Amino acid sequence: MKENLKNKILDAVKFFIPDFNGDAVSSRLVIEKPRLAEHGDLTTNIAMISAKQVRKNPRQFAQELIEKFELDPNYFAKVEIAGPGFINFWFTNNYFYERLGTIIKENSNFGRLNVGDRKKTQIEFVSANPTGPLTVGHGRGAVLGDTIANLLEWNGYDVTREYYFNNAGRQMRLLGDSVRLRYLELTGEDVDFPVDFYQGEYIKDIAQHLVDEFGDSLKENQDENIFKQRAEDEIFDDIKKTLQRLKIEFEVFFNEKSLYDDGSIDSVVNEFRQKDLAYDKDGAVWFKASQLGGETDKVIIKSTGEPTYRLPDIAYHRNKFQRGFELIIDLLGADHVATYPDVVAGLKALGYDERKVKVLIHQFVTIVQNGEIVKMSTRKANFITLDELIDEVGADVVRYFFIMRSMDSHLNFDLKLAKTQSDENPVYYLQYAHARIASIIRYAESEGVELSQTPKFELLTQPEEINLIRQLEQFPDFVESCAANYDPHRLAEYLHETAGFFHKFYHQHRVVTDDKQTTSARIALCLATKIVLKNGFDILGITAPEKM
RNA sequence: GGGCCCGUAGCUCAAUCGGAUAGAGCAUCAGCCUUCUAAGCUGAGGGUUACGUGUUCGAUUCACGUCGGGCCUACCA
Repeated sequence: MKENLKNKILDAVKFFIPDFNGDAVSSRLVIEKPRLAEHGDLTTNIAMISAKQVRKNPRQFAQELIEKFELDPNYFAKVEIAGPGFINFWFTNNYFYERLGTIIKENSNFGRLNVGDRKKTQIEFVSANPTGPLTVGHGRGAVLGDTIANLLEWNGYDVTREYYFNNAGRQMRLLGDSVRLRYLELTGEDVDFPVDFYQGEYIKDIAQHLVDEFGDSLKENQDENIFKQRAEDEIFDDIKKTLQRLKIEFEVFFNEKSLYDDGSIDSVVNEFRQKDLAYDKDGAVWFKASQLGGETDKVIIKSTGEPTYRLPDIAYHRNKFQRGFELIIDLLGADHVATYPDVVAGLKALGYDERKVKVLIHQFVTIVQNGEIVKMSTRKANFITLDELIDEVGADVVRYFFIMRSMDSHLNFDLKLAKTQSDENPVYYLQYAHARIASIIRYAESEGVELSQTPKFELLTQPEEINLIRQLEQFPDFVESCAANYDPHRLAEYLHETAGFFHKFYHQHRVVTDDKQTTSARIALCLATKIVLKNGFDILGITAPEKM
């Protein structure tokens, strides 16, 4: 409908400005739902942005434009000029009734779109190394990433969720050593546990498992790998379990090590050398980032012979391109902001279209406990694990909490509030609307209400009814724009509003009455609301309870 | 020093990539259940959108500056 209207508007404008380029002003041309209902169902600023070109005042030009519009009276009830020159449009009820029918007909597919055109898309998120349980901070990335993936799937993208990890390197060695020391401790040795080792209780648990299985027979074992491997296995297992509790599943776990094994790392360095983008200095290999817009050149291989993180990151991203992904999304925490410019520069240097890489940065989660900010570190083990959080408030609340805010904003997570007031969490407001509808439908069935195949929608004329339909009808618009902007929080907000419109309708009007026709129409409206809520919950990854 | 993000009601956050009267939740106060779920609804109070300048029909939004907070700024990942 919006597209249709846009074309009609552009046609009208072209009558006055023949060379008017819709694309050139598309950034300024807005057709949208006004904030206030009294300003209609759709509004456009076309008269204001183009008035200068025709040397007319906006209101007058708006009037002339309106006279050129050829609007279908079946769908448009009224057009009005308002304020400085807005043109406001009102839909007919008939339009809303048609949309209501569409919602019910499309059911669980209502809101699914094809704008992605099956484009091969990869989204990488979480990507925490297996050195400890996932923290609340990881949780934000996990939930955002999965929800964005869901949104893209609803838009018709072919999405692969991927988790990148590194099980080599210093941190992992430290992890293995930490387990070994705890193991020795448990087998009766006198151990001085260094402060910079992993302090968490989970290290002791892993050590205990080794004691249970092997007794003290590993004491003399010189193969330190046993401890590291065991730690990695157990921790990864836990991470996957935690993610599963949030209904997050990755299609691919990508091990950084494979990039060394298959020669990808070397080949990147060689290509850089060939293109004269790498050079040796002080025993290290440097990447000429400064030549590609970076601030300074960066080390890619240390003088010890070990690559820095940049090199495998570049190789990994090249691998993504080689696998044929056309849209590559990286969701990173704010602590990684500095890393991606080098990666992007590297890819560009290798001849890839860096515009296909979309880097999303989410800000940190600050944990507030007893009014104080808790500094978190995996090694110091003073973090709140994601698992503990799920234990406290449940998976639905965790998911909703992490998507209800823009990823640009720093998230303050007040633990006390989350625990003691979880019953007042906004997610219940949404779910309650769904459960309430389910209950009404159960009641209707128990009363023997027969649902008409062709409800008389035209009986829905009350403001609360029309407002609700108007809201429901826009669901696909939100699915599309939230995906286009990688911005799931607005969908959460939309659903919150939708629940509100339903609650208002419910309080004003009885659904099941003696009037069979009206009952049938209102049940249909309830069903449509339930469909939109359910589809929205699916995208957000929260459950749609039939009872609460 | 430089880069990124943020600053909006007592608190936590919105405001559909420049729109019309800046909105929700929590907290406070006052109302609404013998009828389909009161985890709900209705109403009240609460704001110089950190501050200043600029851009224009129009600024919470954009540009520049100041102040304040977070993160980054490794031959750590």
